[in-house]
Amino acid sequence: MRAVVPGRRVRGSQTGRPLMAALDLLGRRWALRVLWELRAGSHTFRSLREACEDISPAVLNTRLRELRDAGLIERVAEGYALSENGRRLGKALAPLDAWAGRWSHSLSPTAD
Amino acid sequence: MRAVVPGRRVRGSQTGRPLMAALDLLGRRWALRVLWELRAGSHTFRSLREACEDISPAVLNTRLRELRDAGLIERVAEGYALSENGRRLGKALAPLDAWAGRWSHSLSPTAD
DNA sequence: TCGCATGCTATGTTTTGCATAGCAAGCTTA
DNA sequence: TAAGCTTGCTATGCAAAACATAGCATGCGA
Repeated sequence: MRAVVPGRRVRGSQTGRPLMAALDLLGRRWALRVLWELRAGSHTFRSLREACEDISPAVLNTRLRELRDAGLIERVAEGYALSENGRRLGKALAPLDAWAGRWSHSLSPTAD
Repeated sequence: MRAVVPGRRVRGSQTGRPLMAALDLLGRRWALRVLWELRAGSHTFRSLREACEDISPAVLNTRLRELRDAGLIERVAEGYALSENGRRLGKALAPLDAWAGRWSHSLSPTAD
């Protein structure tokens, strides 16, 4: 497992540019979702699995290590929680949530 | 290839919630990157490949179809370009770019 | 009609993710 | 002290996604 941090060469990028590192990390399956689920508060490994539609534990564990290596989440007494950087990322993703709602509406106004 | 639109059940979600549909679509490899590269203007299939570090044409083609089905990009005379929805998504992702820069700085201030 | 760019498709391999089972450690209750 | 929980996680075998590379058909200008 390659750690993903800006400044290090990442999958899909020879440049190491921060955004590309972020897109690499967040583009991995379940990564965005895990962060999203932690926005509201900490989760244990198992409650996180449930929140993520019973994601395979192997994948969850891999993502958790990657996100920890990237400094976005951290272990706490109750399991896992967003770090300061992770919370900032959560806020940076808020417009995405807003966009998704409008996107949904523009495609099928009855779908919500 | 399953089309990803909100209101339809998607990978990793039994709910069809718009955000989950978005995370599904955008969480697929290269999807965010392709959108990002189109932010600055249209690309031909081949120039898009180059911009994306020579992504495999099969994957690029798959992503292009998915993004077209989702109404985020469209064919134009010069190849591919963001649709109105796609441009809005581009704007919604801007905070992510800003965050990536700060993230990078917080991890390794010399890395930029 | 030659060369070149375009948008792809095909094929075989590697990587990633999945489903399921289960284990070791630390409770807590009896 | 031992049975029964929850916790975090590993193991294994299989399926799907992505990869690298080659190449094809079309349209264009020279």
